[in-house]
Amino acid sequence: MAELPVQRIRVAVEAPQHSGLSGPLDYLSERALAPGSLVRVPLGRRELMGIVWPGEPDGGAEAAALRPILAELDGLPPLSASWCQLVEFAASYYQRSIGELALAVLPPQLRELDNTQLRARLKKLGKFLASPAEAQGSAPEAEEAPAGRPTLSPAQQQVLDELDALLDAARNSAPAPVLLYGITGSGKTEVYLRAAEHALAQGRQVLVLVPEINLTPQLEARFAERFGGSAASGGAAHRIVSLHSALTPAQRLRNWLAAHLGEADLVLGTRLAVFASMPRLGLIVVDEEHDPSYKQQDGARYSARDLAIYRAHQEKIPVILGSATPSLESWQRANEGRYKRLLLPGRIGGGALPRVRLFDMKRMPLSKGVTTALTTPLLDALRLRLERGEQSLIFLNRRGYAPVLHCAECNWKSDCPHCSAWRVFHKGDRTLRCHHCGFTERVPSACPSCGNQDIAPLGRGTERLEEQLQEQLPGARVLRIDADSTKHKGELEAQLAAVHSGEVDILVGTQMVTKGHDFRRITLVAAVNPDGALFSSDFRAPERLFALLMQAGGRAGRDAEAAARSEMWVQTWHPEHALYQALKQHDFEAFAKSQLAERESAGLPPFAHLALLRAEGRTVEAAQGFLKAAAAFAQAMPEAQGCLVYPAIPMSVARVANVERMQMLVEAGSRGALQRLLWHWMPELHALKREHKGLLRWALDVDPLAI
DNA sequence: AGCACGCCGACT
DNA sequence: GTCGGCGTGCTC
Repeated sequence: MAELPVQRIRVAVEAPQHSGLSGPLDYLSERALAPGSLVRVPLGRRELMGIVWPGEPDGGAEAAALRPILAELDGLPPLSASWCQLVEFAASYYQRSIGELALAVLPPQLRELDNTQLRARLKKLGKFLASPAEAQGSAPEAEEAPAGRPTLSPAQQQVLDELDALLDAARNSAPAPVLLYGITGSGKTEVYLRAAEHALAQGRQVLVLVPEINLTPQLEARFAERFGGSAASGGAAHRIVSLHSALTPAQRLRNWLAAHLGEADLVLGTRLAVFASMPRLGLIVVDEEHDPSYKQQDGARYSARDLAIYRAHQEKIPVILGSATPSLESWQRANEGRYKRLLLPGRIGGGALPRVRLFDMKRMPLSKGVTTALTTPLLDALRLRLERGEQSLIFLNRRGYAPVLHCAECNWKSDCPHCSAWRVFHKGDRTLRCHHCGFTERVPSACPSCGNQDIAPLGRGTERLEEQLQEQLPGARVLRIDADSTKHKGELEAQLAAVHSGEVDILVGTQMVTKGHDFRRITLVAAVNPDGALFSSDFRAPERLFALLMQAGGRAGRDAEAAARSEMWVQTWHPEHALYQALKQHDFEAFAKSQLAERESAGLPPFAHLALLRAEGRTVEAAQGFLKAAAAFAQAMPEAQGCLVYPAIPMSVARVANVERMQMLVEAGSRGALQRLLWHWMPELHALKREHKGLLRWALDVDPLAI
């Protein structure tokens, strides 16, 4: 037998960008290995999982220095070339190493397996797949009996026809991304379902992305009901799996394997699912595409929505972005004709949107002893709902009892010793809690500074609002839902069930309650203090506020019969503000137009492209010194032509857990210009870190959401 | 990132 | 005497 030459194999291993091992590494193997295969390789004294990466070995290292591949995980089909391409694109776009990103988006448990363990998992998966779909718990049971396929509204039919036409026209090229624009209750989900049916009927897999899985149980239930194998689905049962971080490691691996092996037809998941390996992928749906949680906020800061668009383009498959309040990025691309905008006007069943009423706080009589949040007209409106047996939702985006405790005598305030932020007063457990670093103390009975007994809460959070409602409306059943009331497993579900079953008259909550849930009996939604976002230094704050208020308003009047008398109240000191005026008319388009005009004249996204360099140091000087050196270097780079580096500024909460945080914005006219700058800048940033001793860490955020 | 090596301060 | 602090350097 002829001796086979030992060959170089390119392997992506989990080594971060700044380790000097930026690209895939070369190893030796006696046999050829298919790109996308999982292998175990030595790295230093460690032994890691790696992925045989497509492309030529770079030959950078001396052949004599190469080490052999230890083992191949041979029970799995290799990851596809297009999966590798997606990862490679994401790594380069968000400035991370290929291996770091590739391994980070695989199920954590897969990294630990050897061939024996893998075979055991696959065997278990086989059993799981053989069991009836209903018993798998991969999706919640539908609440109502399966209703089969509802008749499409003319608008839905038209949207689907246009979708068909789009796919026909695309043929061998990538169809344009579809922006499905329709208000809450307009029937977007049914469009997703029909599009999914279409793809499944052609033997393809479907990927559905949702912002947060526990906030969208209804969407999950709709898919499970339609495709989960019940008689009503009318055809072959399809396998649905979910992928999100709340799964146990074993479930996550199992579901990932089911997708990778092509056994799962539908994958429903959060942003991490955009990297699911799906060999037969035929459709991607991104629900609530504007939602900020599609942007990963640490590690590789990728946007799952943007990557979904890339992936669909690369695989030449349709992608549907759905929203009642699209991101201005997507809206602008639709304006430019790069996305196909499809509209679902009105609500299914002709239900009206709640009437929006703006209450000018400047004209409100201030009644003694009652804080201004619960105005007399609002209390009257709540009483009216109580009499009618209807529910109300009060939205206040601030948890806790009061954002700060204050001593009238010496002006002491409940600041956090470790952060530049106030500690929030939580009355329920009598604590002062820092929402940034978690530092918690029992609330003092007297002022810690001067001993004065008379320390008072300033401002209000959901806890206080709940208490005041109970005082003002004795007998009303008030329930608060926020991160504090739902921190234990199952509490959110239990509280939502209480609302659905009518055990609650008034629901108080943070933005948590504005997402996803259909509350059939709510006829009044009130935002008591939303003005903060109007004057935020973050240019995206108005966009988020508008989406939040539209979404909150959408909670009311889902029941057509109640819709006519449903109202959304906004208590504001600025009723004349364009945002509220647009909200009053339910006019997203007018809002988007005015915002886009502002963005264009200010040179902000989507008309410019941003990256944010953040630095954390023991001292302000350390963080600032690093950013200043980085800026000086960038300004001298020829590749920075046409890019603007802004001065470093402290982050809005400048100090967290005794770490000083600064940030610096980089603006470019095009993606290409920004990428060029970043590619030449990054190596220097790694080098600079060594020179700035007090610098703890730095991070680059490409296309940052919040600035 | 891990994980070594390496060179200085307070403990059984 | 050594245990351990984290600075510096390396990994195909």
